[in-house]
Amino acid sequence: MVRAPCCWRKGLKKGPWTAEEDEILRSFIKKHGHGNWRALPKHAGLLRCGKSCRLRWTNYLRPDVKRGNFTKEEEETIIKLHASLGNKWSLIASHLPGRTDNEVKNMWHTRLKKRVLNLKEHRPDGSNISIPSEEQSQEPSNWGSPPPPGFEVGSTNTVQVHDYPIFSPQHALEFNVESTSTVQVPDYSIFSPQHSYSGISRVLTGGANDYKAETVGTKSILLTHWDPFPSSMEVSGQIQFQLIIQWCSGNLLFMVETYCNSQVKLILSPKLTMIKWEYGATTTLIIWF
DNA sequence: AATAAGGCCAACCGCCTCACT
DNA sequence: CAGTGAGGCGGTTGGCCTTAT
Repeated sequence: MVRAPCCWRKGLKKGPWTAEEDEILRSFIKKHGHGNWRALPKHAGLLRCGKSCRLRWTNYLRPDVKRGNFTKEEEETIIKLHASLGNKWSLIASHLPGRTDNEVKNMWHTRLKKRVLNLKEHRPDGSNISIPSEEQSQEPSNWGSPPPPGFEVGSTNTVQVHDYPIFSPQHALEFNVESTSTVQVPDYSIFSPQHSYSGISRVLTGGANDYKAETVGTKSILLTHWDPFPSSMEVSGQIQFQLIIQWCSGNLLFMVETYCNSQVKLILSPKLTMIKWEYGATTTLIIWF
């Protein structure tokens, strides 16, 4: 049986809200809160369904809703999170204070999706990244060169590399690191450096709830800790890492999702020809780009 | 100046999840 | 355990606005 729409009652209004309705809803919630959305319009004297009231409140009237244009940082956050999470708009919005899932969704569909697709068109095979001229002069000449068929692997490990179709331009690799040791994995995290790479090698160190960025050069890099996942799991024999490197607006962004303990390191070489993973004292992977 | 096309965004719709009975 | 309802989520729509022709 199909459930009747929430606005089935005759006489309920639909469509754009008037300033008067906004004021009624705002003042009612300010006074009484919104315990029961379905009952709210009746008590507030609004000819709307509860769902419409809730939407209007959460997307527009809530005092903490941020209006106005998205900042570049917000846009890049959406792109990064969408690459990682997909269409989880409410989850993405939860990383952007004051932004609603509806806003984020609209932003993606009207602007960001096109931007990402344009980037993808400029580099369909992963071999021709378009770099703004300002950055081009700073960066090494081998930016974006495709990964060669082979790569070096630590002596006791095997690695699988394959495409990860989130969006291009990017290199995305998945590592399956076979290890004979048992590893405690107290945390699941996403690391996201917020600054563009500028040709200086950096060492990023991540650990459970304790992340820091180290600099091997002259510029610092900000490392943020997003989604702590406070579960504990034990992995024996196989550890899976996922590394996503992508271009966005001329900046190199990268996102590392990893089941890790405090010994994971990601090292970018000065020329970005090498990415070296170290896991504990035993595992070393070297990937050439 | 008129019209068409496209962009943008608020709002709606239908489905899903979860709490409650 | 099944049924029900409320809230939440993601997809879609419709109308206004801007830009192009």
